[in-house]
Amino acid sequence: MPELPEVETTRAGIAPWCEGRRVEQLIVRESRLRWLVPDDLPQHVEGQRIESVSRRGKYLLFRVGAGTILVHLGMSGSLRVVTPEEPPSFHDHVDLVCEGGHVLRFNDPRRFGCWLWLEGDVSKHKLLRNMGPEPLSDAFDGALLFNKSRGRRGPVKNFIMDGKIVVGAGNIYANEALFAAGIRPDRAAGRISRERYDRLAAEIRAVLAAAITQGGTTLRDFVGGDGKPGYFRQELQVYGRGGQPCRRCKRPLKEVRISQRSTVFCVACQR
DNA sequence: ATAATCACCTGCTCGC
DNA sequence: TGCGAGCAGGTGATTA
Repeated sequence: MPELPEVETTRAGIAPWCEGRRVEQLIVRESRLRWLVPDDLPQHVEGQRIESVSRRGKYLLFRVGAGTILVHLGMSGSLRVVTPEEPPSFHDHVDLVCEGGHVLRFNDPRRFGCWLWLEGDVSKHKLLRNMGPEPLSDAFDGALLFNKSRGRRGPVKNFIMDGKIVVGAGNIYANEALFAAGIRPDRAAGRISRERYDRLAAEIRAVLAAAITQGGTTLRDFVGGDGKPGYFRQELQVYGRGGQPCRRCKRPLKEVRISQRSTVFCVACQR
């Protein structure tokens, strides 16, 4: 479900309710997520203060006690703030009960998300150490995309969705950024010019930033930390619009499948 | 090293 | 109305 803008929306929505507070209790109702929630997670965090809530790519990091809780929302996860009186419902797998009367509640029907306990240098952890730069940081630009793409023959869409190259662009925003940059998603990554990569990097940055401003994209069930949906859906130019007229040239958008992922583009506007 | 596919899981929509 | 097929916002592991 969530790409970078949805995770960032979640982070911003929950941080004011838990940063600086103590963890009263960690309740795990279903530990069978993508990886088993470690049995000792509650004992590591209960009674400890949440120092910060940050994000790396699509991972959320809760600095607490002697380590870090690493949370991923997977495809269908959401994390929101509820009151302790609100009874848990179906697929509410984890509660992080904070002092002060608020609960972070993790819901994830498909259970592709995770809750892991990390100690030591988080950036050296297996899941984080090979990640590319944050798309909204100075480390990300057209030069990086150009340099890393030389010799690559796979589609540029896969290339920009590869977290080792740059984090945060999932299927929705990869489609959108390629449309904005006027680049066909099936073009070989290694055969795109430096100038076009400058444009693409700028468009990836712009579409993610705009989506964050709108609170993310809600397709069916995404809600931010405040339980509200995102409003970027109405801004989508191509994703989910196969067969419908291109908003720029009015020709019908083409929908194809690249590496099993739905891919929508305009054959006239994207080359 | 790169590229494609598989796997994990539930829920929803579609066509018959 | 029921049922199987296919698809969904991610990504690590496996296979060529």
